[in-house]
Amino acid sequence: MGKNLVGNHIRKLRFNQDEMTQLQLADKAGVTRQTIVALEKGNYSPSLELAFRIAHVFELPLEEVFFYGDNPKQ
Amino acid sequence: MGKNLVGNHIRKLRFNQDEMTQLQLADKAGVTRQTIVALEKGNYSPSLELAFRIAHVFELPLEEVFFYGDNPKQ
DNA sequence: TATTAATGTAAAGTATTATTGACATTAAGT
DNA sequence: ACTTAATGTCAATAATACTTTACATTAATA
Repeated sequence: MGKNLVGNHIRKLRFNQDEMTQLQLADKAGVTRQTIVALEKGNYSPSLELAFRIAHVFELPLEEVFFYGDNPKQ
Repeated sequence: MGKNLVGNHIRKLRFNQDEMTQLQLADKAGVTRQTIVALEKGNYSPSLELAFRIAHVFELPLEEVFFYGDNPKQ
């Protein structure tokens, strides 16, 4: 569906929260490290299901991890 | 990624809010009617991007339209 | 009863997301 | 210098989301 309009704070959260590595996050979210890399780079937006799982790893509401457009919640 | 673990309140919201038809919602969200049908039926979960767009049509936070697992927010 | 709008269903094709495997780079520690 | 952990990247494939087209059913209304 065209270019990616969804942004995220994954990288920031990995460091802020727990010093979690890409691999640790990938494991907890049930995906491969490559998927985390691609998401951090903004290559594409995840499925809704994966977005929920990642938000759950960070124990945050989905919309504090992912945002639509170029207006992160803050 | 296996079976669909994401649920939604799309059908309910279409009626509660505006008596919006599947086609109207589809147009506003920028997808085809078949996509709305499939989502209402729970055939699959949308991309995160589409989830944001649908939530935006209803003027609701994403997590009031979509939920993970079988625990809708209420 | 003919028409129209809304909905359901199905199959084939395209686009996007995610995996797998492999190799390169950087920084830290021994 | 060597090793190891973390990250970046690339290409091929698999899996899933979405489109397109087409036809069926139901309910409302002229």
